[in-house]
Amino acid sequence: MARKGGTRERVYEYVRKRILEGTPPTVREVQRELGFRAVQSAQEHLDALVASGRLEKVGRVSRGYRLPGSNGTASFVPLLGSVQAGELSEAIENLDAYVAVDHDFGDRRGFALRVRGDSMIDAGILPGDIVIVCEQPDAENGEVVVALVDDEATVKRLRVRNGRVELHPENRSYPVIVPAGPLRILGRVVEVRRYLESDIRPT
Amino acid sequence: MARKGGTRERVYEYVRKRILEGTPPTVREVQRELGFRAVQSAQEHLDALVASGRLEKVGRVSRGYRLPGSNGTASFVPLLGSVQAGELSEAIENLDAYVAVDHDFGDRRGFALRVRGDSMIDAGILPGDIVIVCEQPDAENGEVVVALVDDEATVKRLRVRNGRVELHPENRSYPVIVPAGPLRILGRVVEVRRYLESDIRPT
DNA sequence: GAGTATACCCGACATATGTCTGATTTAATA
DNA sequence: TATTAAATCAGACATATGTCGGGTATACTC
Repeated sequence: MARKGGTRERVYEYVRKRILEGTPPTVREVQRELGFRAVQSAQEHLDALVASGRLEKVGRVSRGYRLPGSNGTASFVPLLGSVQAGELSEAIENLDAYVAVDHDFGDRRGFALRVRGDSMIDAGILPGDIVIVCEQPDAENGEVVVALVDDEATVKRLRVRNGRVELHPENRSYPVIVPAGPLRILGRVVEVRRYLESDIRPT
Repeated sequence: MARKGGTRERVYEYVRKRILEGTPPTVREVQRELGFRAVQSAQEHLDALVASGRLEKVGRVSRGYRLPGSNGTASFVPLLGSVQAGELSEAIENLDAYVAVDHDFGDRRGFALRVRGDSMIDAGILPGDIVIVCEQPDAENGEVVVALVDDEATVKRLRVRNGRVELHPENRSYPVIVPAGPLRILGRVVEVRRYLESDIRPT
């Protein structure tokens, strides 16, 4: 294999590795890692990486280097085992299970929900799967949503037919749900996850 | 003892929030956030939280507070669009798409792979899904693996029958693969993901 | 009341850390 | 050769930061 790139590249690799590990390095840690005898050498490489857009930094604070873009800035959303009626914010309180997501929800909040039942199995959503949900009060036709049906959160595909909102399961064994009154939508499913090993599954 | 809404709890909430955002706070940042007039007040709360096991800290370094356990320490694994023959490590080089995972792979490395084809559709793995893989050279009977078949990476369920290794698709339209020679296993699938929106999908 | 524990405060020290000014080396170029 | 730009080094400064010793007030226990 060809020899690894120059010093600039090694600085970038090290900083990225540290950021990914959760602790961005200080300037002097970069200096020591790369074997520089002057702080300034590390500083200039970092400045150059920031100038070229490969790194970002926040003000004059320690360990202030980040990876640009939405990537690299992982956030966590609370995992709800099940959502009964009532306020969603109450269900989110006092949770200590979180799952990492690598995109943000803009102004809205996000949460995760464990799927019960096999009503969406034809859409590749199996019992026990975890859906990442963007909290919002309405949704478009065809989107997979989390809605409150009989005081319990359920995952279904939303269809608008003849001006009426319907919740379609993706399993021929289940009937289409036509809400009598107004439908309470908790959010829109943006991601589906399945953990195949018990020891890495969130509690 | 610790009453709900107490100062101790507010300190914990703030520190956790900051850690999840990627930048653990300094002692003085905690002080300012909570309105303490003395650094020591924040320090003592932090010490207490560490003593009770709700926080962890690394040495005398700045921003050294962590959330205990594997949870909270998100890492990133490289996303491979496809894996052809040859060394996996080469395919991992020069990737700038990463996905966040909230568990670690121990001594092993992890990577992500975009699934092609619908051969695992009955296992709820659809075309375009992303599998998180723990890199390892072998696997147990019944595990979903990534293996090299005809110089291309493929996702199948591994079965051992009569002492012979077989790769089983989960789709009746596809035949069982019985490797002629030794089977090259790239890793074991530990997680399946599906992004339902194009704008949050990793490149 | 004496003792004790908790929570908060004050002031301080040694080191860590971001940043700056200027010099030296190195390599490519006119 | 002289010039120029990049990379590295040297030394320093102001502030940030972890840590420490000791103080005050309140509540509770004996």
